[in-house]
Amino acid sequence: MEMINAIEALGALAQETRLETFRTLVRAHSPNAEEAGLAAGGLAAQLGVAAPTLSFHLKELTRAGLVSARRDGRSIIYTANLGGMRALADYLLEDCCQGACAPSLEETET
Amino acid sequence: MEMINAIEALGALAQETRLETFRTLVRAHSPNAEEAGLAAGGLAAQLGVAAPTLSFHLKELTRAGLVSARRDGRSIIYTANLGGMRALADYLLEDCCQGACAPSLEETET
DNA sequence: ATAACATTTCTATAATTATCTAAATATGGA
DNA sequence: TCCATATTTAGATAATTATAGAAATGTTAT
Repeated sequence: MEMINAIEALGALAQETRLETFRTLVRAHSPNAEEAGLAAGGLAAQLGVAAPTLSFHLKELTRAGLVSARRDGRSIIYTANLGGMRALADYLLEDCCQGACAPSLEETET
Repeated sequence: MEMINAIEALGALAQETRLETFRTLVRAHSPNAEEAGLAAGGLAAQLGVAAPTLSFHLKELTRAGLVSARRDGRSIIYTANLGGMRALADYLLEDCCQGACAPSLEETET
């Protein structure tokens, strides 16, 4: 991952509505792609934001590679892109921190 | 880590000058605290930004818990707070992704 | 005490972002 | 075809952020 992509992903997540959106989509995640994700309208209702506002944020998350969209009838279903999040975490730990970040407690307790 | 802290850290890193600042400080990191870090002036010169601009960004990074400062004579030495970065990465992987992110290739290659 | 240095705070400004209402686009069904 | 539904795009506005020059603060040496 390049720095410019990392900045886009970081910026996408650095906003309450968008971070909540991503977390909500993670909860709605499923290994089989068919049933994973949530429709834009359902998301907006669940998060309590106006449809155009959520649309703006979803575009931001999409641009950053953190969510994907597919059409299903009249709805557009958004899904969390877990690989994008993993790539960001890897960038922070490996490239940015150069592997020098001490591992978290959970990982050393075995 | 709480969501609000994660948002601050994400926002702090989602800006080119600040991300470069953090990366530069990681390179200047040392296990013994005495010799770790860089002075604000040296950083500003290295990054090619005006002193007040860097000061603004350093405050932002400090507020987010990603850098620490100590005075040494007339200089103020900034150091990367690797624990803060680790806490952010953990938040993204554990809390936000709920551990569902596939591990990166490097980690599965053993 | 004064001067030189290092950094921050103040002030102003330009640029970006988040939000809403209204209008446009796309889909599915009667 | 016409209508209702789902979502996005356009346009306007308020709020936030990044930046730099000028002034203020704190430190060291003479």
